[in-house]
Parts: sequence; structure tokens; C-alpha cells
Amino acid sequence: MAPMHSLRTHTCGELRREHTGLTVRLSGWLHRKRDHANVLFLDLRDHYGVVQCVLDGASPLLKTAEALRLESVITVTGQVVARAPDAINPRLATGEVEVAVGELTIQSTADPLPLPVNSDTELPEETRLRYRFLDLRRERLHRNIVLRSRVIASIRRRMIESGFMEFQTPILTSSSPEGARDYLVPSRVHPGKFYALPQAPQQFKQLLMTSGFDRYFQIAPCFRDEDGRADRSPGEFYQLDVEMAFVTQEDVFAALEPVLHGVFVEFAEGAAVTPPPFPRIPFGEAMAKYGSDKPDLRNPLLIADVTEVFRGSTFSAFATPVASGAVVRAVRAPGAAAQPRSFFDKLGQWAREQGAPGLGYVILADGGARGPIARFLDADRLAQLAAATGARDGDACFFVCDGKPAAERLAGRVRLRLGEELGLIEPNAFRFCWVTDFPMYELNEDTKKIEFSHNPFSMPQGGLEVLEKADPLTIKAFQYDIVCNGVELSSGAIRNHRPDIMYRAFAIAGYGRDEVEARFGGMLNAFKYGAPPHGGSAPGIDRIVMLLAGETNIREVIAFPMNQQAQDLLMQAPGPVAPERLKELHIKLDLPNADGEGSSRR
RNA sequence: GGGCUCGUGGUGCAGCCUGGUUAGCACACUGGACUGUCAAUCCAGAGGUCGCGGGUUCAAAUCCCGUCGAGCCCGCCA
Repeated sequence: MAPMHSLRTHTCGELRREHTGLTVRLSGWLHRKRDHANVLFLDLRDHYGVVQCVLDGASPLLKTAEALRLESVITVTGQVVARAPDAINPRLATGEVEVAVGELTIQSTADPLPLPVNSDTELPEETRLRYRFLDLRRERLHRNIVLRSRVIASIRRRMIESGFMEFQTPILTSSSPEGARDYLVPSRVHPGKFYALPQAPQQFKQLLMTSGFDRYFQIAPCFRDEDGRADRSPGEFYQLDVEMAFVTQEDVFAALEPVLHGVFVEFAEGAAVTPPPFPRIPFGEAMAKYGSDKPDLRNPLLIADVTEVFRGSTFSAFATPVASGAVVRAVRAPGAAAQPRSFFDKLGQWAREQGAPGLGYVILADGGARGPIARFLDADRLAQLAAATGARDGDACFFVCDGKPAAERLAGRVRLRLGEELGLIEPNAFRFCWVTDFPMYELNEDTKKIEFSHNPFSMPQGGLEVLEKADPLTIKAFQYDIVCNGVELSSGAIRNHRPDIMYRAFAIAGYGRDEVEARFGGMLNAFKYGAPPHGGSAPGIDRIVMLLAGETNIREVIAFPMNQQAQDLLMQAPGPVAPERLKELHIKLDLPNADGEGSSRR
């Protein structure tokens, strides 16, 4: 008989009734301990699960085992024993058996723990990040990281099955134009010059299309020196980066929809998933109906334009701004007539916190209208309001009056808030849509200059002719986002593969020919030797996993995330470097004054 | 860069609004008891510059100011 493996013959999660009688060897962490003096239970945990091990009073190992601290790593050898019927633990996959310990080896002892591993209590994030290796042992985070791996494997399989090829592109590359701040890496060989970490492999994937490859994808790390948010990891994140040659916008949608739909159905555990084709919502319509460029379609409420209801009315707080170009947007609150006064006061207070002067509302009840501004609306105007919003007796309507963009944005937030407050959000569902036809340019309110509103490499709708003739602010791009449950998963575009159009597009944004050549010479030059029409997209992997894991914080699906200040508390990054290293990189530090002891700049 | 919230033994929280006892509870830790538990239980113990600095006061964890740190948000994120 072959000798037994020195560490394990089985995993902690796999023992079942049919293993009864086998002598097994298990290794794992001491998850929990229940000590009855003459019988000691050890719950042993590994990646695969937990199993109960038993030592009885006669065991010479008892004293050693009793003294073990939680999270120590041990190897036990013993016989799998069926539990008595009244001792079965139905909450444990291995609960029908236990292991009668005959041998016990201590592999690694644990100090007293800075955070509990065997409990799911909430812990402050700073503690969790400092001891991430312990946090990762805990069930929730461990499960999320396993899910992440499975999701990525599924995406990769689906992409390859759809005829895409996986590529790698450089991490040390050149600074990209526009967009976020770059992370820079100094060059030792070229004094004063820097590599940049890619904000996305944007130009490389377009170069690959120009190189004659047809369907590119990459699970690509992206680096952006921007501040974090709950749904935005500072520093780095991963994209499913996709690019296709000889495609229209619809071809890109048709390629990505089955992948996303398939992945979500696979991991959504029965939740509803929008079947392809996903709804397409033009940007202008998204702003008008949902007050957002990332509409949450689980929310059934729609914003209505009720400017005409108030135009010329006696409610001067709205009528006066309307006369000079403001608009009024309404959100219906179904059944809100039954809400107490505090409901309306609370929303008004919230709106003021959002920077609005307040939140007008009308309650439709008992065939009439009440509320602070009801008396300003006669029967005709109320009928007009009901027609525009679909409001019926028993509903309320909330109003926002401002310039069009501000009114749309606030109405969008009111829509979200009402959906939540009134419990209208469709549960257990992933609702996808494409938001299309983004404007090519926008006006920077501070500088009054025209800027690219998204990707400067997007193809303007209408091509060169439109660029030359139309008001730039009216030009749309073949630019689109994928949105799921109000989360922006990706943006993408049909690219501008024509140097002549590119020069013109950049000229409108104030970039001269020389500057364009200096900054994207590599790609621009490539387009002068025969470039295919192409386009793609880049859904965020972390956000996909976040949605599937039911998490609202992206750090819950990243094994080793940085905190909001872009520090790695576990590895102590960023950290200082030795003066010799700086010298060979030709770098002298010019630090801000550290008169406050400089404790924030370690 | 700005706004809001938070900071109390190793860990999570209470106490703060309304200043005044020995700063309380749970988990972990140490010792003890216990033949079947599965969040084991019971008894005992150790462990605290109440983030830091200043102020008000007879007296500050508590009130005020400043500062540092964390989270969320705004800015930023082609």
C-alpha cells in the first residue's frame, strides 16, 4: 500500500457519509474549538470547507490540541466516523461525519488575531486592509474572490468561443493624451524621460486592428491616478478590453450582448437578466427620461417635461425662470398621497442638501390637488400635468425647475430616491441597456473651450462633412456605454480610423496638426498605411463581479485593493526609495513643506 | 482641494446630546470547571495616554478650537 501523502489525502470540504471508515489526512486552519475537557471538537477549515475533528479524553494529543490558538495550521490523521443521528449538523456540508483524530501535527502557530476570521461581523476597512490575508480567509471575501476567478474564466471562454483572440500589450508605455492623470515610471537610461502605465490599452488595440488582426480581447489592467469611490478602485482596475475590425456599432453590440448575458445568467443565481438585444437609449433620451447617462432600468419611474404646465402660471418661483428659458421636470410618486407629511419634508430637506432650492410637489387626492403649490395650478394645468406624467388620484408629483442640464440631473436623483423610498426597484434583476449617441464635444464651463466629451478617437457621426459644417456641440459620436442597474460597465466607440477626419476632429478641440502628430504619432502614422474601420468596448471586470456578488463597494471583489488615498496598507505602498535609486533615475525630490511633522507623507 | 460622518483595551460597539461613581458590554486572550458540542457553556483574570494638541471648567471620553487618520460624497474619472 502506497504511503499516505504527508499533508493531505482529502480536503476539509469533501468528506461525506460514504467516506465513513476511511483513514484520512487533512490539513487546514483551526476555525473553531469546543472544549469539553474529556472531548474536544476542532473545526478544521481549508479553501474547500469545514469539517469537525474530535479528540476524546483518552487521547494523548488532547493537551496539545487544547492549547492551540484559532487560525493555527495543523495536519490531522484519523478515521472518518459517521455521526449519531442526533449529532448531525445540517448546516455543514460535511455535517454527517467527523474525523476521529489519531495524529496531529502543528504546521504553523497563530498569534492572537487582530480580527475574527470565523465571524462575519462588520469591521473597519482600515483593519481589514492592513490584515487583508486574514480578511481574505473570511467567508464573504473568500467567496467573492472565487466568484471573480470563475467570472473571468467564463468571460475568457465565451470570448474565445466567439472567435476573439487574447493579446498582451505593454505595461510600460507612453503617456496617453487627455483623460485621467497617468502613473509615471522614470527611465534610468533616458534621463528626464518617463514611461506611463496605460490608462487602457486603447492605442495598442487599435494598432492591432491596423495590424490585420480581426477580433481582439484582453483582461487588461488599467492604471489611472484618480481618486477612488465606492465603485471606483483608485490606481488600478481591470477591463474586458475588446476591439473588432470591419464592424458597425450594431456588430459590437451583437458580439458583446451574448457574452454579458451569458455570464450574468451563469452567475446571477436565478436573478432576471435582460435578454439580448439590450435596449438602446440615445444619450439625449436617457437624460430626458432618466436624468442620467447611466439609467437604472429596474426603476419604473420616468421623468416628464412639465415646463408648459407652469409657463404663464401664477407660481412665479417656476413661471419666471421658465419665461427666461428654464425647464420644469416632474417625477411621479405612485401612491405617495398616502405618505405622511414628513415624507415630503424629508425629500425637500434632501433636495436642499443636493444644492437645490427645494423640491416642489403636488399631491393628487380625493379628486383634487393639495400641497404648497397646488393652489397655483388650475384644473386645466392639473389635467395637463396628469397627462404629461401619468399621475392619477392617490399619486404625488415632484418638480424641479432649473436650466435643462441641472434640472435633468436633479430630477434623475429624485427619480432614484423615489424609486428606493417607495420600494419600486425591481428586485433580483440585472437590467442592461446601451446608451448611445453621446455628444462628440462639450463646452468646458470654466474655460468656455470646446473639449472632447469622451474618447477623442471616436468617429463623429456624419464624418468629415459634419465636422466642417455643423455646430460642434451638436455633433454626435459613435460612442456608447453599457449600463447595468445604473452602473456604468463600460464605454466604447466606433473609432476614427481616418487621419484626415482625426486632424479635423482634434482641430475643433484646439489641437494643431503638429500636436496631434507629437502625441499620437504612433497610431496616426499607422492609419496612413491602410486602416480598417473598427470599434470596440471595455466593460469593467471589477464592476461586473461587484454586481454579481451583490456588493456595493468595489474593494469587496478585489483581493488586494488600495484605500481611498491610493495606499496599500498591507504592502505599505507607496513607500520611500533609497537615495541611490533616485540618483540613478536622475530624480531630485522637491517636497511640499513638511512643517506639520509630515505624517501623511511617509 | 472641498463637504459630511466617524476615531474609546487586540477586535467590534455603548457611554458624549444633558461634564461629576472604579469608562460598560461582546468577541479574542490567560487560568480553571465540564463526555457530544457545532457561535459550546460556566467561573475567574489580565488588558484602556478614550487618535493627537490646545482651550473652557473646581472637574473633560463628554463642551469648544486646531490637527492627524479612515469612510462616503463633490471636484476629478478621454
